[in-house]
Amino acid sequence: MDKYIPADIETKWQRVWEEERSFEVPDPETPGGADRSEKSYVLEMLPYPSGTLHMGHVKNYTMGDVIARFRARNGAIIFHPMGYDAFGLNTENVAIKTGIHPAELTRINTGNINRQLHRLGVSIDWSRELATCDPEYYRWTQYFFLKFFERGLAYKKEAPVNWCPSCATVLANEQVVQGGCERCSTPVETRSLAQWFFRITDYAERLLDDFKQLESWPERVITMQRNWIGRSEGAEVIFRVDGLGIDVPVFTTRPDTLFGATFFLLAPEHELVETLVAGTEYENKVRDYVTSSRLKPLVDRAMAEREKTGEFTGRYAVNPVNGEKIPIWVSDYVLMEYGTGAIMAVPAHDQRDFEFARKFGIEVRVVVSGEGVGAESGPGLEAAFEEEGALVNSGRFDGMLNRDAGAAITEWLNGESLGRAAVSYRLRDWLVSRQRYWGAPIPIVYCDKCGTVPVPVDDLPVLLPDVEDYAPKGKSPIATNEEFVNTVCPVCGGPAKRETDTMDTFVDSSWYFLRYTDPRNDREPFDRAIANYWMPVDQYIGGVEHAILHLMYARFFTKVLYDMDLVAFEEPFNNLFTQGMIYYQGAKMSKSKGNVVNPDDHVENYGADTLRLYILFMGPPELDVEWQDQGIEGTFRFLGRVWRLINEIIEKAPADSAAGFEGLGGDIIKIVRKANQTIVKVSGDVSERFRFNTAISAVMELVNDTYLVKDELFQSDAGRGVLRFTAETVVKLLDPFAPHICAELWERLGHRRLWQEPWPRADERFLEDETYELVVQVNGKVRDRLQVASSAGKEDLLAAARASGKIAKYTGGKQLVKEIVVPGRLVNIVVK
RNA sequence: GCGGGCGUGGCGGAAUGGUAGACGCGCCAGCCUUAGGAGCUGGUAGGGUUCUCCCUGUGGAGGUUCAAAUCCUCUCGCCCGCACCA
Repeated sequence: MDKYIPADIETKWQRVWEEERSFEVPDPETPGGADRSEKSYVLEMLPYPSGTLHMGHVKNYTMGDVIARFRARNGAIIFHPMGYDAFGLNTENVAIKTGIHPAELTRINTGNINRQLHRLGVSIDWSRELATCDPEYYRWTQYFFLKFFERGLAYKKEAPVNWCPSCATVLANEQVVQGGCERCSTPVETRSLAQWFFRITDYAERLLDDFKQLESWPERVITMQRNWIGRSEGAEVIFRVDGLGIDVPVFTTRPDTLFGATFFLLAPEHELVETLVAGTEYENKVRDYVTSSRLKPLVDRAMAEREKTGEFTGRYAVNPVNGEKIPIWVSDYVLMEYGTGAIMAVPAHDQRDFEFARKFGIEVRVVVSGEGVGAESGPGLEAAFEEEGALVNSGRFDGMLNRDAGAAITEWLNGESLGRAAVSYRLRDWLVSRQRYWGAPIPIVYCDKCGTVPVPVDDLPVLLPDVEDYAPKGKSPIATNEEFVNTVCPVCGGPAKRETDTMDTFVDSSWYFLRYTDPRNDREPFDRAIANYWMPVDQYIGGVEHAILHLMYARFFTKVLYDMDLVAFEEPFNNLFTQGMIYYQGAKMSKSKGNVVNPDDHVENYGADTLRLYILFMGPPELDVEWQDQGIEGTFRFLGRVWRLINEIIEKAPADSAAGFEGLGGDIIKIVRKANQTIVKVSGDVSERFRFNTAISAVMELVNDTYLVKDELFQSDAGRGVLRFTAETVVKLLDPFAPHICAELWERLGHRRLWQEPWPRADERFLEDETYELVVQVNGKVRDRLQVASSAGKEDLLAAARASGKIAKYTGGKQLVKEIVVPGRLVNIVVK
């Protein structure tokens, strides 16, 4: 028998799959009318080509591959494409460091990843491969930007953003790590800059509503998105500035506490601040305060524990419910981005307002009374009372329960045109412009005469120009390329300048799953009918770190495309599976910690099959697991065991051995049953629960059992027939996990293409054992175990239990209370 | 602070109301071998023991049930997300 040499087998079959284009899937001839019931779009999040694949990727792509191969063998038409999220800061930073052009780096890295995925034997339709940095791809990313612009969903506005003074560039929120720049750790500042945004807030309600369309998204991910969107119900209440006659709306979730408002706050960025103080004695102090808070990093301002600061404006606001005049202050704990940038402050019932009032000596007035807190408790209060209670100091609403009073007060305000019920979201519009090089240029032109003009669709793509120096300087590096910047206005033909910002890479990855369906289309981003045929994705798999950003942006994009009638569905991913991370030596693998386990090394040492099998065997795929160097040895040994077992069977049990297992007994039939039971177990574990670890251990059991009886079974023709059957079952069941060794063994078993073979079905006749071990308990404690016939009824089981001498020992002389019989499991005799 | 998750042998884990610890790692023993870091077989929660049983045991305490790792209440520890969002 030859030795198991993974390298030889794996290259052999990878070549076959490539030459025969085994996993390519053509579009249906008439996609509009095609039957979609058998199609299955299996998708793993596309990799960012920052170098080579790490273990997390291997887990991701192996899981996807197991699902794809399993479904394919169960009759599905599998759509399983791959691409690269190839634009991005990471590559650009490496480029700056190494002097290698980002395009060249990307070419090298995508090449590596392509090679690694081939070496892992992942069943991908390579004919649909794409890279988001390819002009043929980003042309359509730009196209969508224009479509968004057309619909008013892309707009430019001045906004406070995170600024890294050392890198001289803006950073996305997610690129700010603990108040510092992710690249150089320099504390970030806040700057106000004109930026492009996508109006995702318009879709907040639908993003929330459509969770109900999602079939099996992890609760955790939905909760995270729900929190991120942060929907709050409340009221908008209009306060009038005394003496100036200006109306200022505020948003509050506590209209029930309106009578307790004792001051009024504006965010430092609020446009009204200047109007209120201009020409007054408060002017300078307030301006200084505004300036200093603008300099504070956004992250710092968001610290809940910070001491409250503020400045009085000298003006008063009129509380619409009681006509009371309350002082208007400016404070940086009020955020311009949320609600209206102005709030009514109710110190008795809001901890933040309470701290502010105490610091500046402002009245604390109780309007909701409860345990230990009454109408007169305000001055002595030690903390805000945020519990439920009855209204006091609230005029005609006194005595009402506060949870009813909110609606009543809102209704009253509505009648007086002083307010209305309102909903507010924590979600902000999506900042998509970046002053960096390696991204898709925003297809906009600025003309002195015509203003902001979109590039005509026919002129796309706006190619990313080559520049000498793409180090960040505060402006996009392409701004220095005169040839690029200077252009003509598409409307008037006069001189104009191009937008030089590029798009956030999350834009690129918000629609790639659609492009896969029609990746070479050069007339439109994709054909509507073809996309509608393959989409939505039936199973999406990726890391939980994308729970909010990528997954929410992709959902948003899909909804916009639906509104444009470009697709017929509103959610892109019907089912989502988030995999756990792989730790090593108690920590996340990272280059800086030096605890990286390189997949290539393990493919080299043990082969791809062993690596795939081990990664899935480690534990439930959704949980974080710890990589164990010795663990992988175990799976390698197992595959060696399989190899030797099957080859021995091929040798000693010829293909023409007896078939049909009727009338067999003893160990022989036990193995037949075990094989059939394993078919059921593996099928269920893989299809219903993605429990690959238990599926693999079931196959291990079958292999172990077979080892124990094989020498006996080789002696008879019937036994040899059973071993053949067992060998084929093992190979078929193991195939999705370890496809190379199984393809090889299948061929050696005298067949051809295992991946085209139907998934095995269990034979009902050989599923149930003839006898089983019945547990007999007395008062819930196991006292005996009896072999009983599977066919035995409740009475038989009870009789057998009573007849046991061991049981009699515990029941003797006691009074029988109850007897519980669970056929197939146990008998429990309760005595007193 | 709010929200979510997790806690089972030396280790990864299995069991989702019915035999706790499947399967694998590690370890121990036997066989085979010139040798083995190969292969095959057996053992391996803790304690007791008359060697066949007995007791204890799923972070801790209580409860429901004939029966709880599993359901409920409280509590401790760890991890993740959000966090001045009015």
